[in-house]
Amino acid sequence: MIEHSVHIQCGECPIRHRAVCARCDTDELSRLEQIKYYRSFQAGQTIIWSGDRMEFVGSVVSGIATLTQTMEDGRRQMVGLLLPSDFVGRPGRATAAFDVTATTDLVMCCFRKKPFEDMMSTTPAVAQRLLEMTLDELDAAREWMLLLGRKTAREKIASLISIIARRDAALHQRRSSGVLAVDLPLTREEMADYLGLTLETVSRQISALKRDGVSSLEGNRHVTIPDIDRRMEEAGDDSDGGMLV
Amino acid sequence: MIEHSVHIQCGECPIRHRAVCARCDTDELSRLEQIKYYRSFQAGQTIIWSGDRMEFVGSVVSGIATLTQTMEDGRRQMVGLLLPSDFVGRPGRATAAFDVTATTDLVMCCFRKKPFEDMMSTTPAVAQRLLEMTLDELDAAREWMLLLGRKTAREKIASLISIIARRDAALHQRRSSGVLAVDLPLTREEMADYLGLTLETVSRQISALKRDGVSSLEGNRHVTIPDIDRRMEEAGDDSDGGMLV
DNA sequence: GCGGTTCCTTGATGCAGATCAACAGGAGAC
DNA sequence: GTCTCCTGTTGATCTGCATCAAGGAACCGC
Repeated sequence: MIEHSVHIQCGECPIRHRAVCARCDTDELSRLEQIKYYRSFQAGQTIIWSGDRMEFVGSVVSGIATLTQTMEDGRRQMVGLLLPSDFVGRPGRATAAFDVTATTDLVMCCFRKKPFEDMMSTTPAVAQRLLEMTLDELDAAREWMLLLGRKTAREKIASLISIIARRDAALHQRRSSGVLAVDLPLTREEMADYLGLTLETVSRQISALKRDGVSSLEGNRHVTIPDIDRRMEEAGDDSDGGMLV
Repeated sequence: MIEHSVHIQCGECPIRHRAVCARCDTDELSRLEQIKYYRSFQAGQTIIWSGDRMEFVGSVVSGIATLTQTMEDGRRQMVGLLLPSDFVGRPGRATAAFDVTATTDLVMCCFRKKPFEDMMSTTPAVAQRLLEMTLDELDAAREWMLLLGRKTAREKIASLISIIARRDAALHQRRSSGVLAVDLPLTREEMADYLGLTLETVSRQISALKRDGVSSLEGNRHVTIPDIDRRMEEAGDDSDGGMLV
């Protein structure tokens, strides 16, 4: 039961207004409708291996995927966290540069590479939106570089919670109000791969934040932060936390 | 003497075939020719401050610039190294997200933002090339994230030398042949900002590579590596060093 | 010549986070 | 019920890099 079929009308699609199709009019959308297909993946399943030939590109519809690099000796670094509406794959390149893995059950809206590239060259709306999304990702990657290069373990954890909360809020269009609640969609090990730490250090720092009263934990994954502004300082984040809606 | 005028015909431009104009035909090129202007910057001069209103975008014609982030307490991380043909600025965004600084004397080919955006929407060749360049930069940023998150100080230095050598070779269209010679265009402190280290550690690791016979130094900046394959291992780089020409 | 500045190197010491190791809680199989 | 697997926590110890500190080399203006 590795894959099963679903089909959503584009008009009803939850990521209609955030994905690569966001700028399409109804006419363009129906052209995409004709070439799209859905694929489902189980939690833990690898979607694409680094070096593989890429036959398709697509958008995450629901669930979470990660982009990771692995060195020969096994050291791993996450280099992308793909939430619903994020784009997977790279037009104009034949092979994948990174591993793509589903960390939860996942549904993707896929296009075979060639038809999508044709679509891109004839439909400015798609190419424009993809450029915009890629520039956003590049900005995010650069923020992430500051985190990896210069932040302390505690700041890294605080930043991660902040990033997930922000993306979550953007996705669900809801505003935060003083108190913040986040479900961490990653294991301690995945967080460690994200942050350039070991899983032990992640665990210790989460415990430390709880002990210091900055956050509280229900179960292992659900975090609530009583005082957001305080946590923004912990993150060493000068941005005002403005939700990029 | 902060700025002085130069003007190069696009047809004679050294970055004609690598910059954002690479895909333009002669007709499109003459349209760009009409809206472009040159600006020169001195070594050390800041081109754009993070948060500033961006009035222009452009390409580095000659010299080197860096993109950096600074935290309130002064910790700095370089997040971009801009060599000739690299693009500065972001269409569709009003303010700069990072500091841009000239580390050598620099010449840029600039366009006011609005005319360039108009050009983008009417000239697919420009938008396409910019997408391609942005995707390349994103890939580079992700490699850099592996470096920052997981590599040792020694591996970081070796990777940096490798990256500069590769970009240099791509720029000058020459192939390496067993022995490699690189001029590091950065101070120890800039390298430290690039690599997420302190300048002392950079200095020590460069000395260590020399002591171990992996590389030799003439002056402070010129490095030669007798055995390239050996150094590729030091970098922990599984890529075969293929020059992306 | 001399003093100042910038860039770099090297040494001594300290500490944040890695590593090694043990164990606890929960879920599923049977 | 027990056994096993998976995820997470916590403790003890080690180490790579940061920090603090001093001094050398090259270059400038005068």
